[in-house]
Amino acid sequence: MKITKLSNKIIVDNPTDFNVIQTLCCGQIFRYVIDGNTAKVFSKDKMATLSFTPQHIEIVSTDIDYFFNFFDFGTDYKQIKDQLSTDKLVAPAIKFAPGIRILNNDAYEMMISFIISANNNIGRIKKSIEYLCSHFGSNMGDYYAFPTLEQLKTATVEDFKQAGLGYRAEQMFDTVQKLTNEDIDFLKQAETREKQKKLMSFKGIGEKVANCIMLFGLQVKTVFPVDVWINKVYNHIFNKNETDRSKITRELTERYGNLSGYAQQYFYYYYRENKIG
DNA sequence: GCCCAGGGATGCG
DNA sequence: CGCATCCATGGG
Repeated sequence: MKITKLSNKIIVDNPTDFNVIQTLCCGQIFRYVIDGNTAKVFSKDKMATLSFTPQHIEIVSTDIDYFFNFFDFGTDYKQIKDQLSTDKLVAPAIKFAPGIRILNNDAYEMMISFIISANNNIGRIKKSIEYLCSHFGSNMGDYYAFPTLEQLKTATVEDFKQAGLGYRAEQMFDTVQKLTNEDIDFLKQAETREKQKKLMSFKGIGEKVANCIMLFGLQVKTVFPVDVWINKVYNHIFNKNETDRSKITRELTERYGNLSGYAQQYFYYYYRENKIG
């Protein structure tokens, strides 16, 4: 794989460690549109347009530096995959989707997005986020930006219900009203344990959602989010009937250590795409 | 009509 | 602490 960063685009040749579909469809991002061999990806108020074939990928944006980091091009995934492939359980998942990368998305956007994700499905999560963007975010011409914290603070509980948040509307309102930019700055520099503690002090954020926010928005790879699907797969693999997700989280985090986040994504996509569990 | 979705809050012992 | 119950909503 060869990555070339130009002033107005990024070119990836022989993309052995990057597949657009796999990276966008593994549940880590909700704002994207795939249309044939092109895709649009949104983060904060920014957009990138990707065109891809099996041999060649081009990423065009007005903020190349942002998306170079966003797609995690500073990380060597070959080394991560080699190391993880020694594990019997993850090896087939890596073979199935060797082009997954973990995005470096915006912390605040991940907080709002994953509060919505709780006990919800991806289709509805996307719709709710789109609603918030189009009703509270800035008009960027051909798309809407994710609403800033200041913009989202103008939303009422009724607005969040209109967005389809259901019973999460009150939680979201409470969290948005209490959240400050200082909180987000704190999250970015705090120790992992302090990040989790701080995140879970907000309504609508429990262990799993906090782990997702850390993994996708705060560059913490030592966490292993356990959702209903991972729970099913765990029971399937180990022939158990475990319902305590904290216990599963502890077990899998211990097993995969500082590569937990990567392992979880390969795991999640593979078993979900193949409907195992 | 039931079951499920990238779970969390609350109350109870 | 562990555990049970409830929580809106749309799609299968």
